[in-house]
Amino acid sequence: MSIAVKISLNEGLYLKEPQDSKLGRSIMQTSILLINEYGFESFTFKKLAKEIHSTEASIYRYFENKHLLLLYLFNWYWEWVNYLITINTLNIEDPKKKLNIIINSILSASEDNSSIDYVNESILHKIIISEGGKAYHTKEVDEENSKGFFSSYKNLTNTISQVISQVNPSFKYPFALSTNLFEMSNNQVYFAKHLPRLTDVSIKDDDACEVETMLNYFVDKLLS
Amino acid sequence: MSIAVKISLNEGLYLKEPQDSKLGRSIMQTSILLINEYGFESFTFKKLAKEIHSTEASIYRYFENKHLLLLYLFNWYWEWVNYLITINTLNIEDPKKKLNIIINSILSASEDNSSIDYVNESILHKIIISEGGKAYHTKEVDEENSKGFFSSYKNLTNTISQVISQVNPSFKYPFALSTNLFEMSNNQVYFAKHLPRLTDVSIKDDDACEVETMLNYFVDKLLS
DNA sequence: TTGATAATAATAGTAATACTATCATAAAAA
DNA sequence: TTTTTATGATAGTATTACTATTATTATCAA
Repeated sequence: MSIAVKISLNEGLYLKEPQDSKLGRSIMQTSILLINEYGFESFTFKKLAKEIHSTEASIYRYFENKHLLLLYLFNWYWEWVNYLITINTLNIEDPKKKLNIIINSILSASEDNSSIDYVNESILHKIIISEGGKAYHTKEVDEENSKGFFSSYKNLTNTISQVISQVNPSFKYPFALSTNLFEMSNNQVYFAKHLPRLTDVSIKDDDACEVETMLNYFVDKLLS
Repeated sequence: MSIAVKISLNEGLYLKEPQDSKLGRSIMQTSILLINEYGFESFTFKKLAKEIHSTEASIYRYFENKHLLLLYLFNWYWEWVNYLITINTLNIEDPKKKLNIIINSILSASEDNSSIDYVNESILHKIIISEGGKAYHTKEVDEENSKGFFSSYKNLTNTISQVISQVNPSFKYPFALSTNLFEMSNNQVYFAKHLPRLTDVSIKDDDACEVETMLNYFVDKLLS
């Protein structure tokens, strides 16, 4: 017996639900590996097709283009982190404690202990970090936003901002702090790895504990 | 009589100094307009060549590819903000006051009162905001970093972090706060414009005063 | 078991992109 | 005036981002 977790995403993101077929899951699984390997710009449906022994045309039946595939993966990640936060903060009363757990979840969404075998959460997290804001830094952002393509990010932000408001109900910027926690976390990890002069923290063996300490310090100060 | 300001950038960024020729300045000026108009992904050297009544080949004599052109513009912007900060904080003693000025300079680098007529700083600032971290979120970041292609960003970060340390010498994260101020500033302006549910601030008529108030509040709290 | 339907593969083709190469010409510097 | 340098004009290539067509399987219902 097992309990299956399936993450449902906005239907406009795909032409055909990839999670419901072998080929679709294979597209998800392998695109994560290839985007991580080549970087998003050099990743192509042709390379992906070759790797999974399928064809470009078949992949295009699932995703309109590679940007929407990336957006799908980002949404999947945002939902996943939201889910992680939810289960990790179950039965925790103290909102400060909750916020610590949230920060930890954001940083170590890497640990892939999940039952979803076609998504390597650890590598997906690396993509989120290294591809930065490419999900929404496009000319089509307003159009895509109106279709609800960022609702998972908004949900995640919402979850975090609620806890922030529990910690300090008079704090004026719960949403800005939520998004900043998330973006800053990814950014500082990226800087520590690639542009260390831009930060004060360092990362050894993929362990982001210094970033975690820093983020906890920031929220403590800001919400006191 | 006039005092000319010329911003010198890392020589590896270009094949031929664009600021030294009419065509080069025209490439800078018009690429800023076109990247803003089309977005970086849809911007091409072909479109640029057509617009300036030149040829692709001629543009390639100045920049190896469009990514390096973007990186050149980012570096130009980083230097420009650093310069703005320097002149705006001249003769200011109080480090807290200095930090307020820095935040204002980061946000309103838009005001193009400069003597450099081939760069529309206001539109360049829009590009920095809307193209997010595309300057450094690439597969080549380490290689480019080793060539010094991000030194202007490091200088800017350095300038800001020194003032942060003046405000509070025991603050542990002056660099992280510097980069975060800069990135958060751009990000929150972008969110306010395109994904307003992700922030608490709003922008009316390109006036980012709410973002400014927020950033000042953040640094005050963090450095107290 | 058949026959219909849907999913995928195989193959080909197109317009645009991101370049590179060559040669001619104009402008500037020696 | 010669020589160098900058730019323009033109052409060409490999790759990308698709679309279209037809063939082949796999699935599922009668």
